[in-house]
Amino acid sequence: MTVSVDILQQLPLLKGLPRLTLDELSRQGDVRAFNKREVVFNKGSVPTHLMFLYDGRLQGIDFTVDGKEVGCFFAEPGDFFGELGVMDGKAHPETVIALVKSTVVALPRASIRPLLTAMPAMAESLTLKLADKLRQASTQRRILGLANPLQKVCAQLWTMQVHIPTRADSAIIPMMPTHQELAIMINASRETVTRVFQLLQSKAVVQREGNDLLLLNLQLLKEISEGTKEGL
Amino acid sequence: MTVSVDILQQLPLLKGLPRLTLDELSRQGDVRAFNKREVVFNKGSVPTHLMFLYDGRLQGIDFTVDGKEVGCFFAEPGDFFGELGVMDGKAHPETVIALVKSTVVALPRASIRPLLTAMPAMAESLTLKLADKLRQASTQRRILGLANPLQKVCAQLWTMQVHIPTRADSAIIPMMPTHQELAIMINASRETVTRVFQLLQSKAVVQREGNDLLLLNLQLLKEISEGTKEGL
DNA sequence: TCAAAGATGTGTCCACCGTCACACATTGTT
DNA sequence: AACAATGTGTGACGGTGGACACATCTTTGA
Repeated sequence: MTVSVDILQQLPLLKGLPRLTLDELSRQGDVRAFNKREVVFNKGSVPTHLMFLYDGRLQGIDFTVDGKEVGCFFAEPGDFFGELGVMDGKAHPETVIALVKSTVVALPRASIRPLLTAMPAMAESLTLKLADKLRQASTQRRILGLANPLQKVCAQLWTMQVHIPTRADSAIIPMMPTHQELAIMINASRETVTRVFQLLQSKAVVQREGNDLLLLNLQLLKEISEGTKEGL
Repeated sequence: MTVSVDILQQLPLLKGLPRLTLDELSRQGDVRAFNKREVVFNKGSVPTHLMFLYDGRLQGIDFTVDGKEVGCFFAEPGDFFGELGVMDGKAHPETVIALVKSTVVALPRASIRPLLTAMPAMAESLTLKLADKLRQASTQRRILGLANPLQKVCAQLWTMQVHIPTRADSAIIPMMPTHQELAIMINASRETVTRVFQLLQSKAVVQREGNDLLLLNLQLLKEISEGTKEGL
């Protein structure tokens, strides 16, 4: 039932907070460890803490009323999450699970909530984060509106790419999600995603490399996602 | 090139601002009139002002790369919009058009942006608004994941209902969008939506009433959207 | 080291929804 | 009143992707 101030100082959101405040938060917060696949919090639960991912990797998942999974985001170390509920006091809109063994810092809502709007720097970070999430949601919505799964997959891969300095026309997607997870994101079936990947690999657009996916032909990938290049 | 302070004071976001600040904003802001179907700002344009809808009704529209419309939100009098671009300085993610003759108040980004995080009350309003939009996006994402158009339509109607005090089991959707618009929201074709409506009307679940739509059987509506009641 | 669990590959089938085409209804405009 | 413009209703048809069923291939854990 305590977080070291050292750890708190590493969290981008808390940068610039006075030492006294950090000490206070340090006393009230706690560190929690989660094993792979363990649930951090459930959709619908009432938020009591603002959470920060210190180490590991998390995924947000939503469910339709009939139990089908839809839509998900990923959290990387340094990210905070659960901020929606902390802000408006309503239930969490999604379930968050640990993809790998992870460490999470939790600060009680009562302590952190007032700071989020009172401290301009934090308000700044928070709104930028929310704005970013909204843009992502907008992008995702656009992908879901695409006509065929080939386009959807390519558009999705496009959003997940990480640029590689060495080569201009290629990129990488680290920690590539499974076909099933990808299928959930773009609202398609797992088999369809597998078939699309077979096609993309045969055309040397993508290539698997352990846990990563290499995007060998960004140009083509983009063209496909935009509906140009209709012939495969 | 001026807004009356009276008008500014009616905007919820600006409640509580000191008179001097309002005077300042009053001088820098302007009022703009838009005719039905006129574009307020285009997707991709660089945001220069935070906008407030004073009178009328607006709609936000997004487009896929191949020109198909997707996803939209509505703005009612008092709402502000264009806040995403104002916050992060990036291009507007969607086009906003006037559904009817509308009046908009515009305050220059340079003037309002610093206040948004510096004034706790405004930061509060802003983050709550963003949080609300994120929840809506989440709901919409869930609807898009539903299996068949019947469920999608019912789920969408469910989110748009306005409760009527007189009767418990019914509700109303004022200013009901056209089939085409509804189809865009749930990513279906206009004809499919029309067919679904035929079905819902024949089962006395909904009923048209001028520009409004009456939801006669909320219970059934919800059951259908949840995938219970598979047999029609 | 060897199961067991999980992820991926592939074929077959067919319900469903998008597309097209056109009729009809409802507005608003001159 | 006549007309466009816009919205709604309905049939026919064909492609496509989801569902199911299995066969690998890979990773995990005891």
